[in-house]
Amino acid sequence: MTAPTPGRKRPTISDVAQRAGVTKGAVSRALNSGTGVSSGTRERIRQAAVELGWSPSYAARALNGKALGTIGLVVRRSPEILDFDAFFASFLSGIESVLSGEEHATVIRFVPDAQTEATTYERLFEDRFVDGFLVTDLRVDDERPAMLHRMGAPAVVVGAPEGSSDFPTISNDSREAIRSLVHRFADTGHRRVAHVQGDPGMLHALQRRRHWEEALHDFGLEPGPVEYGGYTIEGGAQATERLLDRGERPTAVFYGSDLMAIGGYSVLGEAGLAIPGDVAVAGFDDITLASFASPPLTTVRSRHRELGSSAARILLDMLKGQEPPAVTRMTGELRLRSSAG
Amino acid sequence: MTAPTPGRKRPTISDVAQRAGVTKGAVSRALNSGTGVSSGTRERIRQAAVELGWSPSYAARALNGKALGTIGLVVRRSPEILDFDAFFASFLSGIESVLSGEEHATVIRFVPDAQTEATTYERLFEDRFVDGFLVTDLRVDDERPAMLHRMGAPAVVVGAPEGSSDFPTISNDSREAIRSLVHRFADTGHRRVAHVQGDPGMLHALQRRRHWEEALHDFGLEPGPVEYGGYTIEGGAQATERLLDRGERPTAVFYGSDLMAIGGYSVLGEAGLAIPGDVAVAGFDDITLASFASPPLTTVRSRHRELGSSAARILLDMLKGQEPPAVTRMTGELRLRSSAG
DNA sequence: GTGAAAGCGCTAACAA
DNA sequence: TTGTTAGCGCTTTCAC
Repeated sequence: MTAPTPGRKRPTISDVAQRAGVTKGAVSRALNSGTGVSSGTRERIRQAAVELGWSPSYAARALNGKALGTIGLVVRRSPEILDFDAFFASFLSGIESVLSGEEHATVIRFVPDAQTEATTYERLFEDRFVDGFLVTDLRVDDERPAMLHRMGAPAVVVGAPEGSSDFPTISNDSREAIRSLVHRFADTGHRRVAHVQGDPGMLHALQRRRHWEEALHDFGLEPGPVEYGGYTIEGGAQATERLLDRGERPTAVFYGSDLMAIGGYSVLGEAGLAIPGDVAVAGFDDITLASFASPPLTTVRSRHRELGSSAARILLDMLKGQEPPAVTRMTGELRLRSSAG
Repeated sequence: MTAPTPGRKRPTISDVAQRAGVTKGAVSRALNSGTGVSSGTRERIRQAAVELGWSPSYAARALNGKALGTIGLVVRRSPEILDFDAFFASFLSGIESVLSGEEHATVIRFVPDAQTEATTYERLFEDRFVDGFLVTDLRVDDERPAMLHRMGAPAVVVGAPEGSSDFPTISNDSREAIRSLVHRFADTGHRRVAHVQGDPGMLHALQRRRHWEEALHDFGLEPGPVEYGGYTIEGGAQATERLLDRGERPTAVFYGSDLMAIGGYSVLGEAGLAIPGDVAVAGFDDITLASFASPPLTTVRSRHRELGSSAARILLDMLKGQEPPAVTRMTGELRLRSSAG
């Protein structure tokens, strides 16, 4: 490694001021509010800034309590989910698609526990390292909305029940789609419909389960057995094994994610059970794999990317001072494929 | 929305100093280098800092040219790839798995063009918004390594040819795996092996093609036709159509990514061609879908997550002042499945 | 409309 | 070992 060149220092506001023949204060005013300077000097200052290739210092701005153009995403989960789970990569993709056009950056931090999570939000915001947050992956009794509200941090909450916090919410509502699915099950003679839930502490997992229960109830059916599958392929496989070990075998299973359903496929196959002949199967997410699986997997399509882009869009608007919509509703959609005729 | 509480201001170094009965300077020394203060006062200062719940201001630190504990990832691609491409989400997952244990955050920025890319790297670093970069997705004649070196920015380059820059490099070497694949093709009687390349401007795409060419040469075969598929399912499908429209049909196709191979599957199927009977197919990446496709897809497994974690690990070590290994070699691995007997 | 000056929270050189 | 001081680059109040 050869030694790097030290690099000429980049121009500061003082350089611009000097070149334009004014003081720092004038430059700051001209380039920010635009008021308090005559249009002539303002133009001269702008010109000087361009010639010098000046751009403001994030750090100095932050020290004065200004926004930096960054939004924070704090995730209390294993970083592996970026790789395995359908949600995060797509969600992030949606966020970035909005930010990339806006000169904004995303600050991402994966944290191991609730304590670190709380202090991370605090430091990130109180120091103006980020201007606001996108809050997702809500847990039961999640304290983040209240905490962020206390801090005065702008935020958009994704996937929370409507009206549950003081922040704008993007709701990911799959009630109808799940109802259609269960309707289908009921119509085709299923009486024992099981559910594999993702994670007992996660709100989205709970919501899917609730919708499944409600729909069964509406069609006069008892809820079948429930197992937890942790949203992974292996978890889905194990949950399916437990399901088969129980007394009466279910004739249909609604998995809380496609990945878990795929895990279920292999266990059902090994047990010599045909899909959908012996057991009908449905998933949630509609990942690419779903339509390629054999048999193609019936699932509830959820618009992860749109969730991300809407959330980002709304947060950005809030930061610009616009009044955000209290609720933005996103609805899931049933994709009937041969795994659940 | 009720008005948020303004929130008590958080403690500064002066508060700590006052409480410990010393000056700001002493606090700074005690909490950073640890030298220049007696162990007694140091302890008293630490104590005061804890009691006050003090934590340093990122902004003030950055203004003094200190490291913040952030690493930058600037990506000149459509944010959609996070959703569709196999690489990025996994790579990011690897990075986060290292950073989450180290109190570091990732700053991500997707940029549309080379110009924005360059200024983004500059501003991010010169303002000490990030301490260093992970450089990936190298293009032919990529100027980023030289530029970052000029700026004096610490960086780790992923997927560049060894010795091509002054930075530590993680090489993702699939030469042997691709050679084994071509060997297999040659052994099973294939004489006309086509290639669907991802993107002509990307170094990794070029490398895969080179390895394919070299291997064919070594086994006494001429390189078959090459089409570009842009690393997407649709692109792979279209490239396959063009391949079939040409004169002599290839008996085997090596796709530069699994996604493109899956796109090829559908076109071959529609053309009434059996896999591998009429056309043998192989991909690259080993995404989850590969083993679930029908027939299961032969592919070259590439360790995306490990690429990310190694790169992050090395960059963090550099930031701590350790001398990094010049090259870390990661090798691909052939996964033979029935699409290419 | 413009300049001067104070200060954001911190680091580091210099004195004492 | 400690305190004092001068900035880092910018915003913002206050005179003029």
